[in-house]
Amino acid sequence: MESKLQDLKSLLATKNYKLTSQRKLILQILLDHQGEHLSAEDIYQIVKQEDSGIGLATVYRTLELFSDLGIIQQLNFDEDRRRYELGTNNDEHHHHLVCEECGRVIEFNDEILEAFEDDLADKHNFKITQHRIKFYGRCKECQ
Amino acid sequence: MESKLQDLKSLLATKNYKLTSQRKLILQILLDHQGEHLSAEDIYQIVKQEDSGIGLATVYRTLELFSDLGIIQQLNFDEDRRRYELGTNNDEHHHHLVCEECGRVIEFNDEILEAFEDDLADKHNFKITQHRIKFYGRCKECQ
DNA sequence: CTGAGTGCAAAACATTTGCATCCAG
DNA sequence: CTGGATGCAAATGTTTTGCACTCAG
Repeated sequence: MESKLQDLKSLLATKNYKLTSQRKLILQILLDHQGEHLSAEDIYQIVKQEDSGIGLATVYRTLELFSDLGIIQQLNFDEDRRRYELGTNNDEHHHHLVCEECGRVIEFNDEILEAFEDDLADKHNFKITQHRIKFYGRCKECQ
Repeated sequence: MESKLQDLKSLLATKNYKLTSQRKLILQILLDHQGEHLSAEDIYQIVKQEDSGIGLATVYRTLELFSDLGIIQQLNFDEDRRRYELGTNNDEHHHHLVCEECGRVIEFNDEILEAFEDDLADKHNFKITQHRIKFYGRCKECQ
């Protein structure tokens, strides 16, 4: 997916940011691990194997940057740490089933909530830009 | 609302836990601040005014305990800290609109998602025990 | 060249834990 | 009395920051 890299390059250019090797590498790792929900530490461990001279702080700063640019999203599974995933290119929302037993996270899509969302926005005069839904329970294995 | 205190007392008794003055005080503060979403630090500040000899660690331990007992719920607004609120007595779910600009949190109820939830549970063979929904956007004031 | 980006170590926070002391039942 | 509960300080774990050095544009 060479396009993602080009996207990043352009995005960075518009803000006078630079496309460094570290940023390229972290983007690549995110691409290689789509569907997983990596923490900064996870990424740091992977990154170290390929380029030992990279700092954890840079991982954090890069994830922060990518998040600001909108190419990744921060996830929060009520753990002690943040996780990250590549944003969905389109508007296809996807959300999570979180197993309270083993912590497994299952993804699902929805297209049902639009009406509900519109209604809600009206009622509270609130301009909704995104939503995040999590269902908690027991997964197949843990029941 | 004397009943809440009695509830707590009974709950504690069944597990051989004790009803200490600190636990009473923290329950009272939670009752006095319904609808707000207090952090441990918030509670600690309030608690200190009324009983200067109480430790932050006790606040955390008490909130943890209350959470286990199910009388409060932990909230996570993608901040750096946890917040807490008294659980809804009945099954009435309530969720949040989070303003991305000012951080304001607006509550709303829903009874719409049941069907969606059932369907989802079926499809993924996932036993859902609760759900958490957050919508993000701009509130009335910040638009 | 030059300012943005990086690595490293130190700092900053929220939360947890060890331990001696205290007190509810 | 006695084990659960507390206060304090120290420890932990994640994320952030200061600063001198590096490198992409």
